[in-house]
Amino acid sequence: MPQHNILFKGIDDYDCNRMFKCFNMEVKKFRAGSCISDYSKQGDKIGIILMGCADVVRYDVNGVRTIIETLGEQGIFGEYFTYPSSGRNYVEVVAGKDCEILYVRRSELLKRCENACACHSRVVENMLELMTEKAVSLSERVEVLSQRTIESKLISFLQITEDKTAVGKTPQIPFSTTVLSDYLCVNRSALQREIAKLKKSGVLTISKRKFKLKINHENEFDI
Amino acid sequence: MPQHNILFKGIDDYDCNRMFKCFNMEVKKFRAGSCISDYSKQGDKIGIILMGCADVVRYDVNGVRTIIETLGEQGIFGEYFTYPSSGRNYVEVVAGKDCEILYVRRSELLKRCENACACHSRVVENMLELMTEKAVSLSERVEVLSQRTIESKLISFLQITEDKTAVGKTPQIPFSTTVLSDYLCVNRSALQREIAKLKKSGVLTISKRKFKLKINHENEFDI
DNA sequence: AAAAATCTGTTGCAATTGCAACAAGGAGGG
DNA sequence: CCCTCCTTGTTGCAATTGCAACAGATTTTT
Repeated sequence: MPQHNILFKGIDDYDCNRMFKCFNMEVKKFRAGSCISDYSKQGDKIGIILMGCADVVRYDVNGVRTIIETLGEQGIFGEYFTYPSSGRNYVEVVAGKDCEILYVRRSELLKRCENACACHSRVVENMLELMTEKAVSLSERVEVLSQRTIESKLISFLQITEDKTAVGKTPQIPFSTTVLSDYLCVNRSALQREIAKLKKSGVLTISKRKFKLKINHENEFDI
Repeated sequence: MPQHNILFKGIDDYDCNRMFKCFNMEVKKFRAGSCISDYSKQGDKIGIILMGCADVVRYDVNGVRTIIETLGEQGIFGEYFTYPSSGRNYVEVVAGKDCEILYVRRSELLKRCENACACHSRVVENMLELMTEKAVSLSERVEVLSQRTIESKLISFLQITEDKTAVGKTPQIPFSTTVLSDYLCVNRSALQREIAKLKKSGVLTISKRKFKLKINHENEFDI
């Protein structure tokens, strides 16, 4: 039932089906690793991840890969957001696991429906929630990338990851080190070197992908 | 009339006044250079810039300044978005020009009004538009910061600036070089060096803050 | 179980970037 | 007009980061 999705939260079956058609939505399935969208002729189409996860990835002319964004369930993407892939680089969205994606045009969502049904405004509310989540996760991205050194990029990322971990659970890096370097936008072996340093100095403990941070609380602002 | 603002677009005066109270909104004015908000006890309060502009700025323990975000009219900010200033750094929003700010709590905007008035859903629509703009501008920010070298950060920033410039007008850097370095998250003199290189190689022409880019179109992907 | 592919971890060397210091060029105020 | 403050522009040197290459570990495929 693709109609039961995050965008239709709080709306009953009848209205869901009606709006699914009214908005010209479509749901598509993708295998892990396949390309959900290359940002060439998408226009104002917005993708919403109903199931699975995906990465927004950029390749530059030298083949350097950058993970611009990671999207989980309820993540949204589209050419409208991501800066258009210029001639100098190529952007695509790649499924991390098997995916189910809901596509809808931005213009459809915003059109003033002649019926002015209550459920339409509920859809807009839901969309606002998704968009807010996107803004928050992009802000986190900026927080990490705005750090000046590999060490602080890494620590910043690990702290955010820690904060998101449910209490009682051990925080876990969601990437391989190789992919992490593409996410932090730094060279892999330089990242490896920094990890080794932090381990040696006792700040960081890692086994597999599970980790623990011991932050030095000297030199802090008073809160 | 603080009631006539971007959040109330498409809503008549009577309803504006009603909702302004109903949502517990407030409008405050600030002088250029003053601090609009330090992210300490803001909770879920959202600020919307009605007039003026502002920067979201972070200072780390060493006093290094980073411009996390620049906000123009219709820009929104709040602790909810920006990653909380940890003990290791201090985040504040500083007015660039004299400002008029509308404050409203997120929880107020999302509450289901017993009156279920049509104008409420229009406010949500307007908020979605503002939030989408924020997501877009954060995406641009990620585009710039995800570049691996100072040169590509700079070029990426200049291209985006060019794209936003109205046809016929000469693109213009909205910062001093010093501030630009805080925005690109790089050392000032290193940035200066890169600018000099680009000038010398003929790629970049600058006089004052007006500039022109001549991009080398070899080695590009086919589009 | 063997082979292939991918990821981890290290290192020497090169390139880039940061830092500090200083000279020179405005902008604004008394 | 002179003084002060701030920004621009430059440079030598130090620190960080990127690159390439390789060995070993781990995972996936056949």
